[in-house]
Amino acid sequence: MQSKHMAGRLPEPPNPIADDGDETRFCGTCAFSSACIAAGYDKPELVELQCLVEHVGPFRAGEHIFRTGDPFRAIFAVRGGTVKTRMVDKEGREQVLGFYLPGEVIGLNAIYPEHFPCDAVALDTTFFCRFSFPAMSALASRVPAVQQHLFRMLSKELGTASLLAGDHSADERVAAFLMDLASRYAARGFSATRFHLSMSRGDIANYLRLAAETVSRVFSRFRSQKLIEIEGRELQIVDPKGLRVIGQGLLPE
Amino acid sequence: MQSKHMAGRLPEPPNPIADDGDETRFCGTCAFSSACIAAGYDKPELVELQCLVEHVGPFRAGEHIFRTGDPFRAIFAVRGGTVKTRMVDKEGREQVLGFYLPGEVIGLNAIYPEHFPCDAVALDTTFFCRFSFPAMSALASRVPAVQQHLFRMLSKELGTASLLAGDHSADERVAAFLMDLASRYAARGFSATRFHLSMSRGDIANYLRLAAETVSRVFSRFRSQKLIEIEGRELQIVDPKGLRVIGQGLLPE
DNA sequence: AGCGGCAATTGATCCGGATCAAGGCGCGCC
DNA sequence: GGCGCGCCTTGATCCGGATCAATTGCCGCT
Repeated sequence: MQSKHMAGRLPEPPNPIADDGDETRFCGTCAFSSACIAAGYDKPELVELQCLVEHVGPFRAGEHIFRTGDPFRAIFAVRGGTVKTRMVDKEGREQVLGFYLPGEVIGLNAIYPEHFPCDAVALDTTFFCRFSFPAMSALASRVPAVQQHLFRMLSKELGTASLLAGDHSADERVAAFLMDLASRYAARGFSATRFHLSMSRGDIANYLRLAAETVSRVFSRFRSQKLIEIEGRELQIVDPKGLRVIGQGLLPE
Repeated sequence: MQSKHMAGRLPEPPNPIADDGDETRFCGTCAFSSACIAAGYDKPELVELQCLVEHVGPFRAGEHIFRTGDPFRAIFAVRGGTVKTRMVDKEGREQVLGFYLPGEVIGLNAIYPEHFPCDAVALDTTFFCRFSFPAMSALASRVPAVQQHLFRMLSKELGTASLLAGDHSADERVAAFLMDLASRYAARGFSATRFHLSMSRGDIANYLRLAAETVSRVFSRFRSQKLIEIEGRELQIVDPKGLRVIGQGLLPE
């Protein structure tokens, strides 16, 4: 049945990868933007921020940015592409901790243990800004804006961590997941109603603590209810209000 | 059957409330100890840390330390007693986010939103050290040890947040919960094998995303398997190895 | 084109834990 | 003391989602 849709597939969704060639445009979407830019390039202290940033990548889908146990030396801001973080227990079972979009930061949970407590795996072609953490925290001592930024990012991640904790139905989880992705894309200037799911159904299911089959079924049901349009990994949110109602209780307010 | 045990109830477990009258003993167990003490009282910068600390309490069981929406002005280190943090959604359903023992810190997740995103409720009689956050972060700019402490506490909490996320059986959750409590008591110098559960079965169940009946059943099963001894809220861990095996996959390593 | 592997979908069955229900126990209060 | 009210425990039933299983489509490979 789906083969008939080939010609009529959803017309090119915007590519959610920040333009690597346009420095300021990316930086406007980055978690560090207010430290890097808004605070002003002219302030002499911030020259150091430029110095301690290192552009790394590309990583191809499946490649590791860091691995569990690697010594912690830096945090990474996603410049382009999508990353998942995961833990693998000794029985080999994977546990997806989160997905990170352009402008978001990975590695903050390694500060305390001083080693990365999880893997970071590229889901597609990814690029990063690498911030040496010793240099960053030294800078934070001299520039309150940088320190405040770090505190806020850490605290923000504390809030999102408890989002998927509740005991909620599969429908609630999936709806909240989609609306969360939408708002994060919107926050970075991408479309909130049409985007590409870089992660597999299995990854989504694992992240939401569901079976892959359940995620598939919920997607099918949401489609038949005209809440979404989905084909493969191309998603369009048809009824954001409806999804928000379903996902409320998991979503902020 | 239990009434017969009244005379033979577990002999007085140590009271897990830091001695409020013994300043240095408590501080040795506190999350800020290395900033407050180890770094040395003699350093002039640290005099400020003494100044910005304010002792508050007591709060009685059921009283709020802060409420959702309160403006964020300070973080609190538990000096004595136990606290739960929780969110209440608009349908009135409670969601327990965590329990905090003497020496642990609450309020870190309010830095980013600048308002407390949850309630903090005393489970028994509690006392706190209140740290004004503006003063604290100003101090952090000048004293690297304080800054590092804040980073580490935030990062540490990020790690524990993902602990209860996995899809694990009721047995695994309960075993991991007990062993986590045990190690946290041990880290503060209390007995790791015998302590009082300040929270109700309902709170434990809510925190672990189980029904209260399930928690009760698991406790009963663990007792019949000689893993624990429990009577009301007095707990003794009889077979830590066994519990650890059950809870592994949720516990660090 | 033909093959093989992986992701996704869909159907059928099963099970762990939620829910409903019924006491027991402890404690504060009149 | 006697009563009422939470908290806890234990039993019976039910249901959402996991698991098992089969099919299809896509894509890379030769």
